[in-house]
Amino acid sequence: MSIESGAPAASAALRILSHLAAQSRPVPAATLASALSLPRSSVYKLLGVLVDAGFVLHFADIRRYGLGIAAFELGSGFGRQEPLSRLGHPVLALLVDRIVESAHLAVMHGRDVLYLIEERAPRKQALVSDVGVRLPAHLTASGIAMLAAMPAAQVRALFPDAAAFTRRGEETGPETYGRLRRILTETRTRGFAIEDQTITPGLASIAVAVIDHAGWPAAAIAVTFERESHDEPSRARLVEETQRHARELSRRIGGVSSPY
Amino acid sequence: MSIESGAPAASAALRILSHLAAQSRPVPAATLASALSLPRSSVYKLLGVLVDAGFVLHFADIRRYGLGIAAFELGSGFGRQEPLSRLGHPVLALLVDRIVESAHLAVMHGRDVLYLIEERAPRKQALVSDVGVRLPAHLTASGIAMLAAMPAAQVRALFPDAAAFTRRGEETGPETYGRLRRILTETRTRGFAIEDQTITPGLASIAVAVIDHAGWPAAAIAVTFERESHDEPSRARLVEETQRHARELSRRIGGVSSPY
DNA sequence: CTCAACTGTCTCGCATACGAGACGGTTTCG
DNA sequence: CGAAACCGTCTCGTATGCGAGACAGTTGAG
Repeated sequence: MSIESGAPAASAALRILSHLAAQSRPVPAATLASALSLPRSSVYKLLGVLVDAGFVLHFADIRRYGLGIAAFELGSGFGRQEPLSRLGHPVLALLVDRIVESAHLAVMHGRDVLYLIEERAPRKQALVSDVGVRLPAHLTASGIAMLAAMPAAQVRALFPDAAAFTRRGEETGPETYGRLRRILTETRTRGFAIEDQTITPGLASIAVAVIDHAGWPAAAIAVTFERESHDEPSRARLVEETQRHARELSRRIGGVSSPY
Repeated sequence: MSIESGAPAASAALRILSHLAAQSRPVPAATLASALSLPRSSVYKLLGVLVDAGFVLHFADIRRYGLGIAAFELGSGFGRQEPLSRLGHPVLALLVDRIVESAHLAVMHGRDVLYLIEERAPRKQALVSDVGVRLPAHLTASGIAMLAAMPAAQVRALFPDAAAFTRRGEETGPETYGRLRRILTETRTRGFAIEDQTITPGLASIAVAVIDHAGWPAAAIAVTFERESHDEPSRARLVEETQRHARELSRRIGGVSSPY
């Protein structure tokens, strides 16, 4: 049946959950069977188990199945345990040790980025990316790095119209979807995102997405530095180290290695 | 093995996930085996499947297991599919039809309530509880109803100190944990929460928690009315209808019936 | 330093779950 | 209106997964 030994029913149930999590609305049982290449009777049996456990709701009136409250509770539990922070701290500490510049870890939160970790290098100034701070994703290197690693449809969904391109004081950033798309294409080509003085004068940031097992940008690691303090070879080293540590964190969360 | 027929490995895997979701930090495998009365070798096998699927992370350095990114994605997927809104809309529509007063559905979001649905009765004034609005839970009937249905430890965790009791303009509400606890005890005794002119002068609300399969307050249904328009028997009917519809929504999300 | 406790892996006999396919009911489409 | 498609349930022969318990390595306590 499935590739790994033992508990194929458990594996199939988890595949059903993951598939449901990726849908925008409940789906028919037959869709699950065909999408996941599972026998129909097995799908019905597993859906029964998932419904009993509260992970799935059966919308009998529309003959579809969607996620239940227990799925929400998994998300809450994830937030409570803060695995990205737990795994991210040592990785960022090592990165900052090596490059002697400040770094932070952020995740997407709607159209914003949310900063989970800031690791400040000795004698470097405090950053706006303090823990708990949210900033519009399209104005930050971390946000651009994660947006660049998402499917185009997801980016479009996040930025459906001009109103989505919020301004923040005098900051410059993309104000149309076309400009954003160009920046994302450049980011993918380059292999990392750049933010140059958009947030704080004199400072620049580079960021790389951290990819999870499903190929999704679970987080981004960014390094911030005074732009006058680094020549081109020095910047290249910052990039290389940031990419390497993003891959390491990706590996630790059970992800795939390359964001772009 | 387990009570329901078929797929006991799937059921056990889901129990492991739910147990992990309820912990505040990663746990050792042996704890899962004893807490869930599962054979040790089965727990290790299932953890292997859960790790492969990204639902669980193995923190080998501390020999513990915690939730992984796929758990977070289930929470996101739940939010996207909005099952509480889908199931809640018809229940609130029916309630408003019967009592001819406005009603809304809210969930907890940290220390706030978040309004998901507002069903306004004909010719009744608009409420502050518009969809998407957040208000401090301790100042609202819906929030009080849900807090009353939580374990005391959870309430304490949400309100650790005086700073947690945010003020909102001239509104009156509990400003100490002792006062909050007394209000919650009264709410449990009474069977519903009352908010009388705290939010809007002349208006009162009653609310009842909607309980999920795990006994947790997944949401609350509240009814808002002009306090001068209802005598005591009329209010009793509002209470009874609100309780009945809260139980119905609880049933539809696969919950248990009684909040207090 | 030693021993007990714990962690994680592995084996294999046996009991149980899987899934092809039938069935009855419901919904949809021409 | 009738037929096709779909949904959800059920059976049962067969293949497979489960789990008790052994084992080796690691960690912690005295």
